[in-house]
Amino acid sequence: MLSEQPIQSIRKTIQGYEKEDKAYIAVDCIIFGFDLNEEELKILLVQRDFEPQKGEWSLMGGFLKKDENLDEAAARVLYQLTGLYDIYMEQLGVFSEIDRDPADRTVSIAYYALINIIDHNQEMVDHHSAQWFNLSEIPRLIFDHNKMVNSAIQRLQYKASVQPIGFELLPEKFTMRHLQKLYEAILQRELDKRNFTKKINALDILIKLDEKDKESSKKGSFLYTFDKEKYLQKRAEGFVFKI
Amino acid sequence: MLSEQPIQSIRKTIQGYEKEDKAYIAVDCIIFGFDLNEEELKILLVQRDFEPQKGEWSLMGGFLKKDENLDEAAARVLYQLTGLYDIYMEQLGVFSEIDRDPADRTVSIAYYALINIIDHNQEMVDHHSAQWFNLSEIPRLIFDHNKMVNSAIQRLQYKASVQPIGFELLPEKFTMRHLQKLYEAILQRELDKRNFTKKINALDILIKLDEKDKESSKKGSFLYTFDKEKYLQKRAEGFVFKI
DNA sequence: TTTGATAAGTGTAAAAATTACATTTAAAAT
DNA sequence: ATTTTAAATGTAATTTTTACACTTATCAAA
Repeated sequence: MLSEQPIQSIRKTIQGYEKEDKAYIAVDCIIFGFDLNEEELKILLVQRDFEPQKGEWSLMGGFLKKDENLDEAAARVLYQLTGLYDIYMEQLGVFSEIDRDPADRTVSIAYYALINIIDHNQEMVDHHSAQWFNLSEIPRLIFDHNKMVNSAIQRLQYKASVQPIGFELLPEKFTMRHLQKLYEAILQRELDKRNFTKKINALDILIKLDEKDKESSKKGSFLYTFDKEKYLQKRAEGFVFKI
Repeated sequence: MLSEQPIQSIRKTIQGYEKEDKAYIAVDCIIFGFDLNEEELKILLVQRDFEPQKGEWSLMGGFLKKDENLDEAAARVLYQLTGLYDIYMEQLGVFSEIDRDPADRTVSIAYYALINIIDHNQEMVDHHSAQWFNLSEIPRLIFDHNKMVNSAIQRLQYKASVQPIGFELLPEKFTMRHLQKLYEAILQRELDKRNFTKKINALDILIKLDEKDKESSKKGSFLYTFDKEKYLQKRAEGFVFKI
């Protein structure tokens, strides 16, 4: 059998894959943030300030380097724009149409990130001419970036309903209203307040603090935090998050 | 603003991305088939017959070429092994650890395919020393292929429960039992026969034929086909498949 | 022709989950 | 004291899911 193998099969394994084509590998990030004042879910876009397509909006991106894997590249790209690290990110998928990038054959891997919107470094964001956009007001983006955004929204809707990742978009302490408005923004439908509270309380993964948020009303509303320890414990015992 | 841009940003756009690293891009396929006799879900693996790692099991793979996108590359790789085309395939994700392939920096995109197991070209399969393995008996695979397989099983479990892709694994005509055993194999749990039938009938997307399959019992059991037209019609009207 | 064997086919009741819906309460401002 | 504002809270109806067992059609063997 071995003697029948074409020589390049052996070359492939031992010396590399010289006969194959290479391509550039990019990473593009859909960065989600939740604006607590407007109660709107937003994404952070950068404006190209060089030709061609100067002035057009784009996802923040970068190229995969020799010495990093894709998760690392995505984290690096996010850091470059926001100054944030240790952020929840998830790979969405690969976009590989031949001419998606007119400059050169590049396949791009889309990632989405969930950040607490007030944490980002405003200077770095300004430096990239970046801006937050409501989901309903996303402009036309370069290349196939609108497809990536749509894919990210879909994935977020699914993921947020089966894993407690919504908290990544909120500050450490939040009110029940914040949480509900967040899920309404993600799922793009209104939720019943009493049923929502009931469901969240039944999950039993929040800690109700003694503290109140007095911003929104005279009465004030109690603040909560996500009890990650408890969630992990429960999950280990077979509990599944579901909203 | 333009004048402040570093020169390579302009070069990038106009001439390509010379300063960036390139990599090989591979595609690996998790090929699922459902064995109606054994009532087992299986995947098709190929055996490396060249050094190094000769004799080890692997997913069928190939490299992305200049003139094709990843979906096309995946379809080509599937065709090379099975002789099948126009097959349901879905991208799973990218595997990009730096040293995942010892021969050269290669990122691989995993795809899974669902085929009617009796359709494949046995000669082509034999030619690649390929073999079907039960999900519970997957051997150790090269590189990160075991991770890919696990990821595929998870994705299939999710996808098959929210989209009618199970039929891709069955022949044109199948019995209610076939369908139930298939879902049991995918979901890896037993289902109640009466509840299952009730649920499937409620979906109202199958056509019950006058024909019976007499293989399995004296009485014989009615054959069904998936009514794709009807499903697409219903989906357009807001119906969502759910098992 | 009767009997036995085999898997197919079928319904109902209990439990759980989801939905719809309106009033009272706390606190600040006037 | 009165007004204003959003927070907090429970119940009943509906829908969905689950558990569960006997009859039927057909062939093969006695």
